[in-house]
Amino acid sequence: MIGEKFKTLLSKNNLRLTSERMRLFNELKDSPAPLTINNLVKRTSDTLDQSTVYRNLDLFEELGVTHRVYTGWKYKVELSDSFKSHHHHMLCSNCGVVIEFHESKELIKDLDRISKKYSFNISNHSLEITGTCSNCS
Amino acid sequence: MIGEKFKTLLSKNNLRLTSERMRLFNELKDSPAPLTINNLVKRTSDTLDQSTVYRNLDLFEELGVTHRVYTGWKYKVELSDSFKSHHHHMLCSNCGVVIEFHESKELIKDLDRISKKYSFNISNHSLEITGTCSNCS
DNA sequence: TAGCTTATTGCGAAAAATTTGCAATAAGGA
DNA sequence: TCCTTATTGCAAATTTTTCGCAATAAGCTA
Repeated sequence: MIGEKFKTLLSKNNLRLTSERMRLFNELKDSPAPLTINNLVKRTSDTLDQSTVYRNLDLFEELGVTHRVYTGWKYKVELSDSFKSHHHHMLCSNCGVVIEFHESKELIKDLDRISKKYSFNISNHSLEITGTCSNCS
Repeated sequence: MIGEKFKTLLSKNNLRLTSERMRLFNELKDSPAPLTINNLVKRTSDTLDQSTVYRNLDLFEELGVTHRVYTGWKYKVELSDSFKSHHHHMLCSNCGVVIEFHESKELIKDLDRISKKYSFNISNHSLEITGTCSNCS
């Protein structure tokens, strides 16, 4: 169960599992596409204060629960690889649809090559594509 | 000359070449790494008003003169491929250094494959890597 | 289960970032 | 050099994000 992992992570760090955190986590989990902070503030405004949203998003990021992706004009937040399988995005600049796709072995190899070439220890990477989807072009 | 291209682009769109725009463009051109909007506001505050910076960065983006890259916590602005050769970034999460690198043929092939698979017409892509640089690890 | 400790929340307000209206200025074509 | 109008600076409004603090509630302990 994905929620269990979240709960464990919190307690391991002496952090409390509050209904607010659960709400935010679920909001992210249930979203088919990354959300802006503003999206999250609005979606939860019935029960959560904006400061709670901000504080917890910072926390989530620190804990590695979420990461920010930059699709389009503003960055957005989504669950990170530990909670959702690693993937990348294609953003249609016409209709705004976001398509997720998984990376190829070739890309992984390529990253490995780059890592060696620059003696750079890669911990994370993001690949974001923009263009027009099949419907729009 | 790279500046010429910029000038031509402006006049083609019935936009005027002002000293403020030139200043902003040069600030971007001369920077070895992408800049945050705030960086630009501060760097030019001796002669440019913040609203001028914001308005022109929007314009630059629309014209395709710049694009936003997401390295680290906030997004940054840099000249786009037409004005600076296409490249990607590695950000050291320890010391903050940004290393540029050029993409491989393999990556291009891979993008092409993805494009076909999803019938997605790719106009742009970004690959951002984080980790630790050779000095820090 | 009740009590205790303290992490977390909501609230209100402050600070920072971004946008806007408008009069004054200056780019660039005639 | 003149004229038209895009662009700027200024000041103020909005929007976004942060912060201090008292009230609340999570979760450990007895």
